[in-house]
Amino acid sequence: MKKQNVSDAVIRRLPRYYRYLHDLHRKGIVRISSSSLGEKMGITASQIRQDLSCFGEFGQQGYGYNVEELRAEIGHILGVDRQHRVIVVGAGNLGRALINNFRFHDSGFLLEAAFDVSPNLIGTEVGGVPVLNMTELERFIPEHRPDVAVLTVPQAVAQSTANRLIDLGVRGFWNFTNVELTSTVENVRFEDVHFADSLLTLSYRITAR
Amino acid sequence: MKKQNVSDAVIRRLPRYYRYLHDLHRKGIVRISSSSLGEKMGITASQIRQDLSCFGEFGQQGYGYNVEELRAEIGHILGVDRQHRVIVVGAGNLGRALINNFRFHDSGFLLEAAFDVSPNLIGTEVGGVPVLNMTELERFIPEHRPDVAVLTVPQAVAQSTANRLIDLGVRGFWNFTNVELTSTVENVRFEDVHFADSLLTLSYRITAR
DNA sequence: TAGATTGTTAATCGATTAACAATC
DNA sequence: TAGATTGTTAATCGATTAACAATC
Repeated sequence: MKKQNVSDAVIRRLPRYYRYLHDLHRKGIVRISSSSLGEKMGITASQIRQDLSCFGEFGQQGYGYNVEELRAEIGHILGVDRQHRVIVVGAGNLGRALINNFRFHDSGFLLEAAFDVSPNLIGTEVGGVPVLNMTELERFIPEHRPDVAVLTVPQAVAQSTANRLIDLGVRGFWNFTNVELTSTVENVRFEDVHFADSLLTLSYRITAR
Repeated sequence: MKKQNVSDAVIRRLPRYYRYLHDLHRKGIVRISSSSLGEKMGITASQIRQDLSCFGEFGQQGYGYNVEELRAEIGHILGVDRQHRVIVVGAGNLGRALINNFRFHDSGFLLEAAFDVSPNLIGTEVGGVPVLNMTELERFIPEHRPDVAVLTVPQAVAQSTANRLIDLGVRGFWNFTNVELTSTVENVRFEDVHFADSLLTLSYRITAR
């Protein structure tokens, strides 16, 4: 690790590098140069080398990069080898769809439990994950110390639920509520998935003018 | 409409402006200045004025902006008043979760039908939307001319399904497959929702180093 | 060794912020 | 009218691209 302040633009490109390197590795490709990777990804070789230089020196002059080695390095930078623990808070349609479909493990996350208020759901299992009563949060979190909460609760309780989780020690939020959350507590991180914003940018681009 | 080339950075901020103005309007606020809006949103007044100037002149010196008027203008720029038609292709967990939870109407979209290959799903309704056989696409699309397809099919058939829809005339794709789609056909637009990329950026930011 | 390709420094480009005349 | 705030031009900042010495 080299740089202190890596820009958000660089960070947001890392997962894409990780994905491409993963695919190349699966295809059995052993080495790649920044120029051929750039061609595949539709970006410049300069950008790739500049981005990587934020974190260290991973290549070799005259050779390029070892695909599996670079994939592992970027995975390490992203923290996929940390076995972060995650819980799903709100086991409605969206929460259950994520549990059933999203491969948390592939991103290095260990999904430990889901929480809901609905008596119909409490006590059941979704995709092998137990759904617990929301009232259990106060017991569960100090015991299991999850790193991230997937927030899939109704908008009306989004901020109050986040506050409750922050008080209990959760610092990472994967926020699907479409509410912009805030906190004054240090080191709390919100990653928002704003479906509506995403669809509206598509709407803009297909709108004839 | 003024500018030809509005940068992606500006376009991606528009939905957020739209959201904030919507909230202000709901709260009964009639006028707002760029500086007080900027303060609320955590951005500079300059940026707001610069962004808006890409599309026209919506304010008044000494007064600021009429909230409802500006909201409507940005809505128009984004195309929410176009009643774009949308179909969901792939009615698995994620497709059904979107149909049940996502307010397509609030973004100006009219959800017309869902499609799947599963006999268990074909013929049923999800959230008031009929689930049709994928084989019906060839009949349905020329007839209803949907503007956007929500792509929630398995990764293995993502590109081939996209190609099929493009051949039938679909030009907008809200892509949840985590596969990067391509097309040589003009005016085809892909808006990717990369869950894994999003979670990995969160992983990066909570990883102690 | 010769060719290829890195990591890094310098140049360019674009986006954000500041300043201010115009004017409601 | 005086104060406030716009739209726009200029200045600054940061990110991307180009160039190249170092070296495998």
